[in-house]
Amino acid sequence: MLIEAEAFKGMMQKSSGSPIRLSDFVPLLQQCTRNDDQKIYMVDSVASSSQHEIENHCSELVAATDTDHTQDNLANGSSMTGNSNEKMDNELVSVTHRGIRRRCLDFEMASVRRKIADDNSNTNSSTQQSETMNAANENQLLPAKRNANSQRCILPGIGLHLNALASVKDHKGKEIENLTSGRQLSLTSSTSLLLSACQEHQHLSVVSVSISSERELVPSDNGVQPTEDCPQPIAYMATEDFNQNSPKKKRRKSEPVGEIEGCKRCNCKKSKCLKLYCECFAAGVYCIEPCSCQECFNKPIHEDTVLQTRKQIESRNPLAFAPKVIRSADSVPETGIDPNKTPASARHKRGCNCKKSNCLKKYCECYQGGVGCSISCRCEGCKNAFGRKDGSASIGIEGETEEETETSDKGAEEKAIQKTEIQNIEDHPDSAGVSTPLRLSRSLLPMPFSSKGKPPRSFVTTLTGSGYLTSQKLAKPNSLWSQSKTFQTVPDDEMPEILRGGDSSPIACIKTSSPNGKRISSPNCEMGSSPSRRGGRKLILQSIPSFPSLTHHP
DNA sequence: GAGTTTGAAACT
DNA sequence: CAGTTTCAAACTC
Repeated sequence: MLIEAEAFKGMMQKSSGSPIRLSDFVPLLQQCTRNDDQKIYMVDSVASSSQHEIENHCSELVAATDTDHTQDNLANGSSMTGNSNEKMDNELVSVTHRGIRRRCLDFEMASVRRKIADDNSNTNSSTQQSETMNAANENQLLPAKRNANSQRCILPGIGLHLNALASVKDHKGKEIENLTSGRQLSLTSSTSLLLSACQEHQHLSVVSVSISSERELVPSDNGVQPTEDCPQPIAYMATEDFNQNSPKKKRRKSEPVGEIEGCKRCNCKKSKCLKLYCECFAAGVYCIEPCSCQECFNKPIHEDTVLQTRKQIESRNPLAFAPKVIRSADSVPETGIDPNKTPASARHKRGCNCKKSNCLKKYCECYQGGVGCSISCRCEGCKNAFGRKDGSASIGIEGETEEETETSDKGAEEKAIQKTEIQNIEDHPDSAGVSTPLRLSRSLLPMPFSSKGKPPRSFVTTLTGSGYLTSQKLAKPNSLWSQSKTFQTVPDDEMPEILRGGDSSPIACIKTSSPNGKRISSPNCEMGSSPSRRGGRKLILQSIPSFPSLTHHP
C-alpha cells in the first residue's frame, strides 16, 4: 500500500499539534485502495468504525510517534531536544511503543546492516534513519540492553512507520524533501497499526498485519480502552520500561504470559532460543531482558547464528515462520458488525493435533489463536469454542467426518466450554456478560482467552508473514526486503504466484507438506476470493518479515 | 513457585 | 512416515 508522500506530508503538517483525525486518513486510505498494484489492499471500512475510537487511536499514534522520534534522536546522540511537555503527555504511550517495538525490528536492522554497508548510495531518509539507528544499535545492543530495548525505536523495515511520520513532521524542511522526492511512502506498518487497531476495536477483523504491526496494535488499542481484554497494558508496559529489572514472572502475573501482543518472552532452557519451541524465535524477534531464557542465542550478537538457524528451519518447513493463524477476509460483511465474524473466520495454517485438551485450552494452537478448528486439524474430540473441526462454527468445512465425541458427550462438551468461558469472564470482569465465543468475538474482547486476558499471539496475523516473505523459495532474494527498506514495492512479476492473487483470480491455495506430514496451507487460501478487497472495507496489509531475508547475505 | 500436563517441534 | 523424544508453554495445586 502506498500513500503518496505529499498526502501524508500534508496530513502530518495538518496534524501538527493536533491529533490526526480519521477524516484525515480516509482520503489516504481510499488512495491506498487504488494502489492495488502493491499487493497491499486496503478497504475503506474504517469509515464505518467508530470514528471516535479511531481518532483516539490516531491521537495516540501521533503522540507516540512524536515521542518516539525524540527518543530516537536521543538514542542517536542527537542534540535535538524534544518537547518535554509533549513527552510527558505521551510518556505512557511512548513507553508502550518502545517496549513493543523493541525487538521485532532488530532482525531487520541486523540484516539490513550489510545491505546498507553495501549500498551507501541510498541516501533517502529512511535509509539514513536506519543507518543511524543501526549505529545506535551497534552501540547499544548488548552492553546496554536496556537502552537497546527501550530506546531503539527503529522503523520497521518496510513502509514508513508513524515514527517516521513524526520525524517528517518534525523535520519538515529536511526530511519531507526526501520523502517527496518522487518516492512513495509505504505505510504498511504504521498504517496497519492504526487501522488494525481501529478494526480490531470495531471487529472488522479482516486486518492482516505483520508481526511487528501486531505488536504495535495493542498499546494504542489498550490505550484507548484500558478496561478491555488487556487490563492496564500501558501501565504494564510503562512499568516494564521504567522498571526494567522487574522480574518476568511478576510481569507474567500482571500481564498474561507477559505478552502484550507481541511482547514475547520465553523461558527456554535448552533450546537456546533457536528452535521453534522458543516463542521469541518463532515469532521472529530477539529475546530481550524480560525473557528468562538460558544460554540464549536469539540475540543480535548472534545474528548469524539466528539467521542460519532460521534458514535451516525454513528449509525444513518454508512456512515455519509464517503466522500460525490465517485470518480470512471472506466472512466479514461490510456492515462492520458481523455476527459471523468469529475468530473462526480464520484458520490455523496447519491445524492442531490435540488429543486431550479438546481444543478448549491454549494448548491448542487453534484455540490459542482464537480460531476454530478446521479440516486441517487432526484433533480428537474437538470442542473448540471458536468452531469445531466438524464445522459447527462458521468454518467452511465439508465432508469432515467428526469424531465420535461430537455427538456422544455434548453435555460434557458444553460444560467444558462453559467452564472455559466462565474462566474467561472471571479473568475479564469487564467482559462479563459475554457468554459465547461468538459474542465475545463481536465484543471488544475478541475471544475468550482462556486466562489473563491475553489475546493470542497470532490473533491478528498477517497474510504475508515472515515465513512467506523471507522464504527464499517464495520471494526473490532481496527484493522485498531491500525494497521495503527503501519504501519501494514488490513488482508483480517478482511476486511469487501464491502471493499475488490478482483481483480476478483467486489466489492459489498452496498446501505444502511439512516434514512431518502436517498440512500447511497458504494463508492466501483464505483470502483468495476475497470479494471485497477494494470495496469491502477490509484491510490486508502486507507486512515485512520479522527476520530479514537471509538472501541478503552473500 | 513447584510440579504436571499438553501438544508442537524435533528427532529417529 | 510413523513413532518417540524433547521442549516449553499452559495449566494445576
